[in-house]
Amino acid sequence: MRTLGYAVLGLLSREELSGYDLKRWMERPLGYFWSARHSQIYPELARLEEEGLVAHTLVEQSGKPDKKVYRITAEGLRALEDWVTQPPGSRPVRDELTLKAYSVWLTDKEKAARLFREEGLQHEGRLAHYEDLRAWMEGEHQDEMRDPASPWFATYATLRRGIGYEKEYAEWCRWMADSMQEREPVEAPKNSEASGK
Amino acid sequence: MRTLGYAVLGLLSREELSGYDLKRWMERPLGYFWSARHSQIYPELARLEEEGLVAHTLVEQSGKPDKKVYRITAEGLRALEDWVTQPPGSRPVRDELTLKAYSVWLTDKEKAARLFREEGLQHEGRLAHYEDLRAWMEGEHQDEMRDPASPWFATYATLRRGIGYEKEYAEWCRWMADSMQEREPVEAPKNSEASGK
DNA sequence: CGTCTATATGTCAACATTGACATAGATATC
DNA sequence: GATATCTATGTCAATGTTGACATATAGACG
Repeated sequence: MRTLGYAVLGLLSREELSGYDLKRWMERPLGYFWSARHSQIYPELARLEEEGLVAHTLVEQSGKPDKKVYRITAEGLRALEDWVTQPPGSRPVRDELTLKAYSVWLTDKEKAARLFREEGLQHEGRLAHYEDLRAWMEGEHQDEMRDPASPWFATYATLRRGIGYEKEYAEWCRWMADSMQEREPVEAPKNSEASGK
Repeated sequence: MRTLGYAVLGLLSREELSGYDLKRWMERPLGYFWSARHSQIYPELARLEEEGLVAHTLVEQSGKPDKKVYRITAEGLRALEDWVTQPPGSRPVRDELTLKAYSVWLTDKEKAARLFREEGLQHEGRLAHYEDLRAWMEGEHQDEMRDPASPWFATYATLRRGIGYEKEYAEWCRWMADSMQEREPVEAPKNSEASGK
C-alpha cells in the first residue's frame, strides 16, 4: 500500500478526523516528516474506505459546511501495526541545497555565503520551534512522553528526530557560509596567491 | 528548469561524460544527495541539448558500443552558475522511518527495537563509508578541498553534509531502539521521576 | 554453446505529487 | 454591499519518478 495511506491511518489511530483536519495535520506537525495536499488526501480516504481500513460518518454542522468524520477500522489498525515494524523501502535522497553546494566552486563566494547564511537561519528557526514544542511537552506530558506505549512518546520521538536534523543542518550551513566568506588563508600562503584581501 | 537538469550540468561542468557515465554518478557519489535512473537521464540530456545547454560528440569504441559524450556549453555554464546561488524551492520532507516512529506506540516493543537497531546499522555503514572517503580526500586532496574555488571543496562540502546527516540519524536510531527495549524503569517509579542521570 | 555481466542508449505505462480549478456556507472587515 | 478568510470537499491536467521492456556489442565463466 501507499505510504500516504499509512500516514492517514497513523493520524486516525489517535483520533477521528475529517479530510480537512487531516489536511491541516499534514501541513503542521505531521508535515514535518510526511506531507500531502488535500488533493491527495481526499482520494486516499476514498481508497482506504473502499479497502475497509477506514469508515466515515456524515456530521452536520451549523455555521460551517457539513463534514465527513473518518475513523480507523479494526482491519485498518491491524494493517498499520503490521506496517510499522516492516523495514521502510529505501527512498532516494533529494536535497537541492546539497546539490547546489556541489557546484558552489563555480560561483561568487559572497553570494554563496549569503545563500547558506540565509538557509541556515531557516533551519535555526525550525529548530527553535521544535525546542519550544519539546519544552511544552516536558511541561504537559512528562510522563506519557517517556512511555513507549503512549502516542506522546511517538510524537516526542519524531520531535527529537526533527531537532537533531535541523541542528545538524543549521551547523552545516554555518560552516558553509563561513568557508565561503573566509579571507585568504592567513597562516598558510598556499604558494603564490600572495597576501590576502 | 528541472532540478535534474542542474544535477546533470553540475557533473558536466567538471568533466565530459556519456549518458551511461552520468547514470553511474547518479548512483554513487552524486546519488547520495540527488539520484536519477537512466530512464530520466537520457531524455533530460536530449532536452538540455535542445535548449543549447549541452552538446555531444559521437565517440566510436571498439570492444564496447559507441557512445555520445556530452559537454556543457558556455550557456549551460551560465545557467548553472545562476542557479547555484538562488534559494532552493522548498521540497516537502518525506521520511518513512520517522513516519513509522509516529505510530510506534501501537506495536510490539521488541520488533520495533529490532527495526531501529537494523536501520541504525545501515546509517552507521554509510557513515563509515563517508569517513573513508573523507580520509582519502585528506590524503590526496588536502589543499584543493580547502579552496572554495576548487571542485574538491564542493565535493568535500557534500561529504561533510552526508557525515553529519548519517551520524545524527544513526544516533537517533540507537536512542529509539534503546527506548523501546528499556526494561521497566528501574530507578524511577514513573510518577515521581526524581533523580536525574 | 548458453548464460551472465558490463557497456551503451533508448521508450513507455503506471504511479506519486503538485497546482490550479471548482463549488459552497458562514463570518469578519472595509 | 464587496471582499477576504476559514471551513469543507472534491476533480483534473501536468510534471516528476520508477520499473519494466527493448536492443546491441563484447568479454567472462561454465
